[in-house]
Order: sequence, then structure tokens, then C-alpha cells
Amino acid sequence: MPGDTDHLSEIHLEIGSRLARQDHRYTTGRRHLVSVLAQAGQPMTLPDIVTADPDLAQSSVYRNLDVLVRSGVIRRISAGGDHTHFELAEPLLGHHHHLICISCGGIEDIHLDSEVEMLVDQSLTDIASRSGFTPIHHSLDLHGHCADC
Amino acid sequence: MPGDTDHLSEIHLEIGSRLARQDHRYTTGRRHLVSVLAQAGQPMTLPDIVTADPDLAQSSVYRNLDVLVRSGVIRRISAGGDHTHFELAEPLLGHHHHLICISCGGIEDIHLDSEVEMLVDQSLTDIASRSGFTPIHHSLDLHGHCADC
DNA sequence: CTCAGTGCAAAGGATTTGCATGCCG
DNA sequence: CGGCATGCAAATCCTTTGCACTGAG
Repeated sequence: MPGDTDHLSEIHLEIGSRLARQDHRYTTGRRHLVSVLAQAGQPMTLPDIVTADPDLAQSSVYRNLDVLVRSGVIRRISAGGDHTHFELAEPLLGHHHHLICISCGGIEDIHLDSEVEMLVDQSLTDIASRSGFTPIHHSLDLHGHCADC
Repeated sequence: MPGDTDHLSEIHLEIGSRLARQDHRYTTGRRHLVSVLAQAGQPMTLPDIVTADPDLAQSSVYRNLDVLVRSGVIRRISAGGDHTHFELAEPLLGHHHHLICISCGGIEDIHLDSEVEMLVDQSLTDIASRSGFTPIHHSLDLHGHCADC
């Protein structure tokens, strides 16, 4: 993939300003956390993150994930395994869905045809408005066994 | 809804034979658990279940939910709140999706147009086969705020 | 400087498990 | 009867929190 480094600094810039707007600091620890997630390119659990960068402290990572989720920078994914997964939020990663392995708990990103995507979105919007429900985003996951399991 | 009682005994019958086939007993406790879920008609957490029928013991409910999930009778839903939700599995309840309230954690069942449903399924099947992923089922949830929140 | 952020260790809380007893088949 | 199922209480383990210290702005 060309321009990887540029892409990463773009992400840092974007996140930095977004945090600043909410009176949060973009500290070294947060920057490292974001780098780990960006470089993995797929949802990670806390152990994944701490293993990838052992300088990060558990409690700080959890706290920062929380801050970043609340700032709309990171997305929390509950897949049903032991640990919650986290990935960069859609404004940074683009809208997508997941393949969830029910054996190993792994998660992989996938993209739908935009045609199908629009239809789904339209359907959901209709249904929501009928229930007085205010939609924020949808999640569409395929559960099964990955190639390795 | 006409024939509610019949519907419930149908469910018990179906579950009973399914459990028998897997060398599990359909005990009083399990029957009560299933009744609670069937009568609620929407996904419930463990506290919901125990509140609905205080004779049920926490640990037994958890153990039985586990058995029933493994037997394909109950489905586990991880919505991201404190508790996991459970509902009767799709063979009993029909294929459907969820409206998930990110304020109160409540979950409501919804149904999609069968046309949209087929398109989604087709898309996912295509994507999965390209990754060597074996699909089992998909989940499609709309996250937002319910009418009460 | 000041206060948000950090790291350690300890607490919290949903879920699981050990063990003696009860009940289904 | 024999073994799966139950219920209580204790253990487990992911996640959160208290507190004193550090570093960003």
C-alpha cells in the first residue's frame, strides 16, 4: 500500500484536532495506541494491543480507549468472546462490516456493494422511523468459521 | 395473537426432542427458562430472566443458557452493555434483526423486507467464499436511541 | 504552573465453577 | 438406581477505579 506513513500522520493529525476540540490531549500514549490500531488494520482486543506495544499500561489503554470511543475516534465491537474488540472509527476507516469467527474469536473487516449498502440503510431507516427510534449506525456481521478454524 | 398457548407447547415439544437427540434432559428448570424467554418475546438479560421467575437460580440459568445455546435452541446476543442478552433461536423465532438502544441497553426485534434480506445474504455469501470463511448466520443491528431515551 | 493523563495495585462485577444433594429417565 | 442437573457459595477474569506521580499545554 503506497503512502502508508503519510496516511498514519494524516490520521494522527485528524485525531489530534478532534481531541483538541473536546479539550483532550493527544499524548504519547494515545498516539501509540492509535498507531497500533492503525497498523494492525483489523479489530484488536486489549491483550492484542498490549502485546503489540508492551510499553502501554493496561489501565491506561482501557482509559484511553474509552476516551477515544467517546470522542468518536475509535469504535467498540462486542463480538461475544472474552474480550471486547476495538478499531479506528468509520470516519477514519470507512464504512464496513465484519467476519466474526466463532471458534477463535477473530474479526476481519469486509466491505459490501454500495448498492446493497444503500438498500439496507434505506430499509433500516424506514423501520426505525416507524418505531420512533433514532438511528446512529448499523452493524452487519457474518458469524461462522474462518479459513484457519 | 391466536393460539398462544399452543405455540408455547409446540416450542416445548420441539426443544424437548432437540435436547433428547443430544442426550440432554428437558428438566423443569429448563422448561421454565424457555417459557420466560418465549413469553417475553424479546431478548432478555440474566437479571431480566431471574426477575421474571425468581425460582430460577442464577448459576443454573447461566448453565442452562449455555446448554441451550450449544443445542441451537437459544441465541446469545452481545450488545455491548453490562449483560449479555438471550432469545429463542431463529428456527423457533424466525429470522430477524435488532434495534439496540445505546442509552438504556434495550433490544427490540425487527424484520427486514425479504428482498433486502436475500440481497444481503447473497452479498455476504459471496464475500465469505472469497475468504474461505464458512458462514453460519449473519446479524444486522441498528444502534441508536429508542423512543423512550 | 496546573491539571489532565499515567501506572501500579486493588476493587468491582458479570459469569463460571466446585461440591454435596436432588431428580429425571 | 446412576448420572445428569441443581443451588449455594466461592472463584475467575475482564474491566474499572483510587491514588500519588508525571508530563502536556
